[in-house]
Order: sequence, then structure tokens, then C-alpha cells
Amino acid sequence: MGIKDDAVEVRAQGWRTLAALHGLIEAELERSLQAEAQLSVVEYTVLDALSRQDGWHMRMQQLARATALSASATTRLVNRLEERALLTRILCADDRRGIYTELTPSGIALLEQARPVHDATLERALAEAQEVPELAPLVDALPRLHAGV
Amino acid sequence: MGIKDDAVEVRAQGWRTLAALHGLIEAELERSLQAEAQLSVVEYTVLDALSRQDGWHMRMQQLARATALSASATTRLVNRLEERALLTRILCADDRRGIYTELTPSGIALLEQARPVHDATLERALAEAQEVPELAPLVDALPRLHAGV
DNA sequence: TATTTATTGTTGCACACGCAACTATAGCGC
DNA sequence: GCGCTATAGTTGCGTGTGCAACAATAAATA
Repeated sequence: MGIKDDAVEVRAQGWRTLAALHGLIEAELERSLQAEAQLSVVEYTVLDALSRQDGWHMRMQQLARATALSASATTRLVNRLEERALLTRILCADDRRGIYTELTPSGIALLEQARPVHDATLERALAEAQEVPELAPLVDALPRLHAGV
Repeated sequence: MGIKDDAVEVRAQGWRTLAALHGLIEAELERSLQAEAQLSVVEYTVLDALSRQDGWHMRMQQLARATALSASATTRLVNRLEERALLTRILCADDRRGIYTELTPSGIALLEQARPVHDATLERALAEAQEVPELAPLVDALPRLHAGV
């Protein structure tokens, strides 16, 4: 029973660490992306996800999953980006309920401007987190996940 | 240069994995805690943090850090919990700017009711994440962080 | 002591979010 | 073909959030 309780506590602690690191990184990304490219983190996530998609288009629901957002939030997120002409909605031919989104040249350009900012901030945030004893082990573990790639 | 670019991409991918897992877990916790204890995740985080604090009181700023929230959001978060009589504000004697927060008996009771829900949901969410190829490596790495405890 | 500067917490405001209800299209059974 | 259920996306509404400006107290400096 002691062993079982330990497992619970270890999970809880792992979750707290994960949440803390996530909060720290997201806050820094939010600031720098907002300052350098007028993009929020989710907005950047959308542009980035679209750019890494074959053919550069995704359905609303895919975007919702990629951003961990609700359907309604995704609609408005796409609205904002479309109003700024960073992407366009494209009606789906075979399934007339579906809507594809696709980056515009402006969207690609802004993404290419924002990506180095994103990457540099991420590197800096991880370095800072490295200094926090609580977070350091997770920071170390992170690059090992996809090291083989 | 190829090596350096790889490091950037590995970091980005690690961050995407971290964000995805965080989003998945938080969404499930949000639902179950709301349903079973009328608590949001941050609200639970506050109660939990207070319960694990010596003397059971923390300053606003500590809470802000523990929840990765802004100062203003923390003020209102404490307002909500205080209105529900789950915690109380206590003026700091030595530093009259500071304000301590302390769990009430109701707060402790609700936390004790919510904690098993939280822990069970966390276990379930991690098990689900385990099934997602993208997330599995991180799920595996998580308990190793504090395994020695 | 008087003045300036830093720190702690709160409030006005605009905005992004989730939930529930809605419309429109697709797919299935008869 | 006709209904029924499921799915895709949008909109109304209430609420939680961050930023900037603020008040109150502490600490530093002269």
C-alpha cells in the first residue's frame, strides 16, 4: 500500500513539474512572439502546424486538436488569422461540411519571421528552467524523446 | 550547421510534445474536478499547494508562481475561493503589504474530497497518453524524474 | 528625517476561452 | 426517396485572464 501511494505521489509530482515547465515556457513565448510578430502562442502554433502539413491545409478539427483548443475557440482563432490575411478558408469539395485552411504568402512570410524568435526564446526558456532544480530533470529528459530523429 | 539545426528542431518537437501532453491532461482534470468538486484545475492547484505548505499559508506572489498565473488573476482566484469560504486572507504582521492565505476547514475537506478524483484522473489521462505514439516517450520519462523519492 | 525607489497586492478594461444551442451536410436503415 | 443519427463548423453568453495603471507599504539614500 505504501508502494501504491508512492506511485500516486510520483505521478502528481511529475504532473506539477510538467505544468510548471509548460507555464514558464509558454509565458516567455507569449511575450516574445507578441513583441516580435504580434502573434500569440496558439496563433503561432496554427501557422507552424499548417506549414508542416503536406499541401499546407488542415481541417478545423485537426487544428483544434493540434492546439488543444475547443471547436469554438478554433473558429475564432481562424477568424482572427483570416482577417489578418495570414490564412484562407477553403471549402472542401468532397465533404461540404468541412473547411480547409491554408497559409497565404503573408502567413508564410510572418511565420518565417517568427520562427527564429520562437526557437531562440525556447532555447532561452529551457536554459532558465535548467537553473531551477525542480525543473532541470525534465528539461534534460526532453531532448532525449526525439533524439534519434 | 546541420547539427545545430537539428538541436533546434529537437527542442521544438520536445516542446510540442510537452504542450500536447499538458493540454490533454489539463482538459481531463478540468472536466473531472469540475464535475466532482466544482473546482477548476488552478483552484485545485491553490488548495493543494496550500495543503503542502508548512503552516498552511502562502503569500499571493507565491501562489502566482505556483499556478503560473498573473498577479491580477491570482487576486481574483483567491477572491473566488474566499467567497466560497475555502480559504481566508490573513494580513501579514511584519510586512503590512503582504497577505497570507490559509485553508479553512471547508477548504481542507473539499481538497480531501477532490484529491482522489484528481489522482485517479491523472492516472487515467497518463494511460490514455501512453497509447498515443507521440506522447508515450514523455509519459514514460515523467515518473523517472522523481523516482528516487 | 525627508525623499526617492522598489515591492505587494488590487482594479479597469479588452479579449480569448469553453459550454450549450444552432445550422448544414453526410451517412445509415427502412 | 424519407427519416434518423452523427459529424463539421459557427454563434450567444458568461467567465477567467493579462496588461497597464493604481494605492499602500517597505527599503534605500541623502
